[in-house]
Amino acid sequence: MQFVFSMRVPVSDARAAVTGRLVSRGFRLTGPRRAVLDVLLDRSEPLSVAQIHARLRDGRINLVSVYRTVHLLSDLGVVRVADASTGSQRFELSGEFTRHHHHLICQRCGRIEDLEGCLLEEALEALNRRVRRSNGFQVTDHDVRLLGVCGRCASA
Amino acid sequence: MQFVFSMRVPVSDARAAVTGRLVSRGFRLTGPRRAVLDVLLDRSEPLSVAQIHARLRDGRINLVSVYRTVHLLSDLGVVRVADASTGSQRFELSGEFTRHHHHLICQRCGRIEDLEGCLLEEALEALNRRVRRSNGFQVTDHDVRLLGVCGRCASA
DNA sequence: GTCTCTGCAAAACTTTTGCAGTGTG
DNA sequence: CACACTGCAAAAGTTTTGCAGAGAC
Repeated sequence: MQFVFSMRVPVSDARAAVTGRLVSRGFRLTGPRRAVLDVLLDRSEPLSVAQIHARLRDGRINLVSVYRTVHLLSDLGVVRVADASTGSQRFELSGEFTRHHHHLICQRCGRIEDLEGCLLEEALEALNRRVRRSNGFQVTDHDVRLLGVCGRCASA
Repeated sequence: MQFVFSMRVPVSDARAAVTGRLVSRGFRLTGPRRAVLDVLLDRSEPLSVAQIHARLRDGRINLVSVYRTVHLLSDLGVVRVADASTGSQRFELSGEFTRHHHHLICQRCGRIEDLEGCLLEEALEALNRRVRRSNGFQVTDHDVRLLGVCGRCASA
């Protein structure tokens, strides 16, 4: 495999793909895991564990279970750590399971916007080939962060 | 200003540029600040506060002072939060003060390699223009993270 | 000499671990 | 009904805050 673009899962099937991967590796599909996954599938913007927990409908789910679930999903390649400008780690679906997007991070207010679409495909593929040859590093996903000042802060 | 490439400070002058910015804004150039800056200038790879602290020659400098210094440098735009896959925030010089590079992050062992040079300049500049028009977001820096498996882990 | 900055101590917050009971497959 | 998984409690790790004394300008 050269790069993930070609094998990205259609977003509508992401839920089935994730649960399939979970089950096929011998893990169980439980209530807490389903709930955390629903939150991650709903909003693609990076969320901290506390934010995920706050969005769970079922208030009986423990924060620790959210930690355990995101780590499991991370091991399975479903989730990646996106950004931690604010002191806590933030998680989001990996490139394989979400629409392609990048992040706009405002250095003043800390807000993260998703930027849909990508003008970097060809350039990134060339870069991946180079990295593989010269560093022996096999790229499976990427994350582009554009840092700056958002419109709201610029006009304030 | 369209993008930072044109106004990047030559790496050899980075130290003078940073101290100049500090002083011109009324902050003092103290021993701990100088020491933290030296560590950040020496290695461009992202470092946690604990890692920076461990590399300080002067053992009398308190961990808290390192926290305060990286936050000050962050407010001044000298330093940015790079990655936090490992639970603690990691800091590095912002694009303005370092040689251009991206990050290779191994998802298995967590190691971060710097990748010098860039094949993405033109594509990124086009992207910045688009973001400014459509999102009102003014890009001042960027960070490209390539996630995958490093050579060492692949052969293990 | 003034006022910023530092170290120390402690609080607040985030993440990990242990264990007994619950619930999925 | 076995075994993976969860909740609760507590420990470990990271970041922030308060205050009195040290040091830059």
